[in-house]
Amino acid sequence: MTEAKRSKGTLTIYDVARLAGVSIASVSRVLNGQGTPRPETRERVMRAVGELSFVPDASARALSNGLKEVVGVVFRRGGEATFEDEDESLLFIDGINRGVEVAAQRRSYDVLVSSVGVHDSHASTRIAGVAGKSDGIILHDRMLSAVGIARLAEMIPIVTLAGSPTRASVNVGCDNDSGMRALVNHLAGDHGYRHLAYLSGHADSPDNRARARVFEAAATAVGAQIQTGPDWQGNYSASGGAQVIASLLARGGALPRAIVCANDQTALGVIHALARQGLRVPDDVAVTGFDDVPVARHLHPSLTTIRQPIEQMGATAFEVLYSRISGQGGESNIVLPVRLMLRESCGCAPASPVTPSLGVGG
Amino acid sequence: MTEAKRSKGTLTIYDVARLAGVSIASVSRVLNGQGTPRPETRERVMRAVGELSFVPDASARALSNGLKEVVGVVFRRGGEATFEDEDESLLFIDGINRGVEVAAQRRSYDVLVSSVGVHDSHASTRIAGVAGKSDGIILHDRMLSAVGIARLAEMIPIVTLAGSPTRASVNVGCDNDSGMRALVNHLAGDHGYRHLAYLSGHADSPDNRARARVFEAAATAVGAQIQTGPDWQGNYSASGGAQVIASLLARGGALPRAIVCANDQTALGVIHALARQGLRVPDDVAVTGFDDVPVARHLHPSLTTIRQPIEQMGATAFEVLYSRISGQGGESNIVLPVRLMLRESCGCAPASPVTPSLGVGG
DNA sequence: CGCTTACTCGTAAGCGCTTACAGGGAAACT
DNA sequence: AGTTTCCCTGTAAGCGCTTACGAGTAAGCG
Repeated sequence: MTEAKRSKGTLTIYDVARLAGVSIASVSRVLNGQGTPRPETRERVMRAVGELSFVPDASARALSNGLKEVVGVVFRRGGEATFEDEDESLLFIDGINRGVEVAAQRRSYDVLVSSVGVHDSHASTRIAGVAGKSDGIILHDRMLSAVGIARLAEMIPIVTLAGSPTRASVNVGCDNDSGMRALVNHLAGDHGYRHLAYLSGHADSPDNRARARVFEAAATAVGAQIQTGPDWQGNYSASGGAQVIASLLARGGALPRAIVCANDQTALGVIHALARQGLRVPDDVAVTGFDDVPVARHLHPSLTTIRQPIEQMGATAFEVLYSRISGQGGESNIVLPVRLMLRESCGCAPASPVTPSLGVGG
Repeated sequence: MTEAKRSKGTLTIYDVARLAGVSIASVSRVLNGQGTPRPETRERVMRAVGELSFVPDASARALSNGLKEVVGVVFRRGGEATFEDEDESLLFIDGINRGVEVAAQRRSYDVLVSSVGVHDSHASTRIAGVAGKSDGIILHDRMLSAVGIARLAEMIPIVTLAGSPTRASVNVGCDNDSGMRALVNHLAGDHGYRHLAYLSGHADSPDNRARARVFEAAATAVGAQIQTGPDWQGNYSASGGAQVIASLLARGGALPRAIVCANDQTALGVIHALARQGLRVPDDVAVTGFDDVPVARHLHPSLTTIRQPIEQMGATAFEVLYSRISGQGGESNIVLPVRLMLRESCGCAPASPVTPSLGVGG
C-alpha cells in the first residue's frame, strides 16, 4: 500500500493514473483493452489497479459510452404481502430468470430484477424505473398491454415472454399447441380416458388461453367429453388448484377421469387436495401438469407434464434482447419446442425414459 | 406528439426542458421533488414528461449524486452447465432473493443478481463487476473467504447471509442452534428414536457446520446413537441426498431410525430414494428437513422441517445493507428465529383434512 | 544523416443529470 | 414609491469515465 486510500473518497481512475504515473486515458485503455498500450504501461496500470483494488464505476462508464450492460427483468409476484402459497408460482419464473442471468453473464451483462405486486397498478412506473437503469427489458407474462408494450418498445428494446410480438418487440414462448395436443392425445388416446377437464390458469395469460383452446379442440377431436369454465379456474397456483377440487367435491360434483392442469403448481395443489379426500392418483383420477418444474419428478406420484425448456427460454430471451441492443434485427416471435414427460400421475407405469420413478407405496 | 422523437437519439432532460419552456434545472427539481417549483412550472414539466414518455437515465443520475439505488446479490449456482437436480437447490436462494427485492422496492432500490458457477474461480472478478454497478452487496453463503470479505468491505458495504460477521460486514442468519435442538429433541424425545443420522450439506457452509455441531451435541445429550461423517455428505442437493441413501443401501449398511437432513432439498432426495427401495417414511425411517421451502408441505409424506423466515431474511439483509449505505451503523450479526414445523415425515399424525390452508403446519 | 511512417500517450471534450449560486420579480415593509 | 425579502428560476460546474485528436518519440528508409 504505497498510499492508503480513504475508503470513503471513492477511488477513481485518477488515483490509479497517479499511482501508475500515466494518464487517465492510458488507464482506461488498459482496462478496456482498447488501443495498444506498451507492455510496460499495461503492467504499471495493472499493478496500480491491484494495489488499490480499483473497481471502475459502472455509471460513469455507462454515461460515457451509452451502455449500461444491464438488462431488466420484470414479473408479477403473487400478492402484496407475501402470501405463502402464491410464492410457489414463482418457481417457473425463477427458472427463467436464472436462464436469463446465465446467458447475460456470457456477455458480461448483469440482470436487474423487479417484481410487481399482482394488484399493483404502478406496473408502468416500476417498469420505467427499470428502463432507466438498463439497456433492454424482458417482460414476463401479463405485465403490460399490447399498446403499453408498443409504446415502451420505442424507447428501449423489449422482449416479452409468453406474450405476443408487436411491431417493435420480440416474443419468446413455447409450443403450447404441440404440448397440449400431445397431452390430450396421450390421455384420451393411449389411456382411453373419455372425460377430461382443463383446470385453467390466469384468464388473461396468452399461454393459458392457447392451452385452453387447444385442449378443447384436441379433446373434441377425439370425441372426449370435456369440462372447463368458471368452476375450473386455478390461477396457476397450488392453492387455486386445491380450491377447485375442494369445492367441486364439496358440492358433490362428479370428477372427470383426468384433470389437465394449466401448470405444475396447479397440479401439485390438485394432487394434494385429492389425496386429502382419499382419492388415488392416477387410479381414480389422472392429473397432468405443464412446465416440468424441477420438483415435478419428486412428487408422489411423479408428475406427467410437458417440459418447457425453462432456462433456455430465459437464455433465448436474453440473446434476442442482446442482439436488439446491439442494433441487430432478428425474428420477432420465437417458439421453443416442448416435450411430453410421461411419469406416473397420468397412469403410466413407474418407468420413464428420463427419470426412473419411485415405486408406488413400495 | 408535438415533436416526434428519433427513438435512437436518447431523450434527455434538455428535450423535456425545451418542450416545457423551462430550464433543465427546473425539470430536475420537479422530477425529484426538490425545491418549491411553482405549480404552473410543475404542471408544464409533467406534461412534457408525459408527452415524451421521458425516463431519466439512471447512470447519469448515479454519477451525479453518487447513488445508484441498486444493490447486488451474488450467489453460487449448481454447475456450469445447468444440471437438472442441482437447480432445485436454488429454491431457498430464490426465496431470499425475493425478500431482498421486495424490501428494496420499498426504498425504490432495484436488485442486481449475479450467480457464480460452483467451480468458477472468478468469483471475485464477478463480485467486482457487481460492485461497480451497485451501492452495496449481499453475499450468499460460501462466496468469499473472511479476508476476501473484509477486503471488499472497505470498498463497498457488504452484508453476508448465513456467514459470519467481520469488522466491516454484517451477517444475517437464522437460529440454527434452536432449530436443530428442537428437531433432535422432537425426534429423540417425543418420538423416542434412539438412532439418528445427520445428512450434511456443504462442508464449508457455516450453516451446515452449526447444524452438524448442534446435532451431535443435542443427540449425545439425550443419549441417542448418531451417524455422520464422510458417508453422509449430501451437499444440500436432492441428488446428493438420494446418492447417500442409495450407496448406503447398496453396501448393505443399516439405516438409522431417523435422518436429519441439512436442508429440505436433501430430504426430498432422501425420501425419493427410500421410496424407491420400498422403504416407508416415516414408518421405517423418519426424515426431516431444514428451511421449509414452499414445496415441503406438498411432499408425500409432507415434510417435518425447521421453518426459516426465508423472505424475511432477504428483507432484513436489504434493510441492514440500506442503513449501511445511508451511513448508519447497526448490529453486525443478526440472528432470526426459526420454528419447528411438525408434519408427517417425522411420524407425527397427518393434520385433519378440513384445514383450509394447505399448510399442515405444527 | 534527414525525412517519412507508425506507435503510444496525454489533453480535453463531452455523456445526462444534480445542485450551489446568483439573478430577477413580486410581495412586504417603511 | 423605494427598499428589503423571499421565492423561483436559470446558469454553470462538476460526477468518473471513454475516446477523438494531435503531440511526441522511435523506427524505417533513401
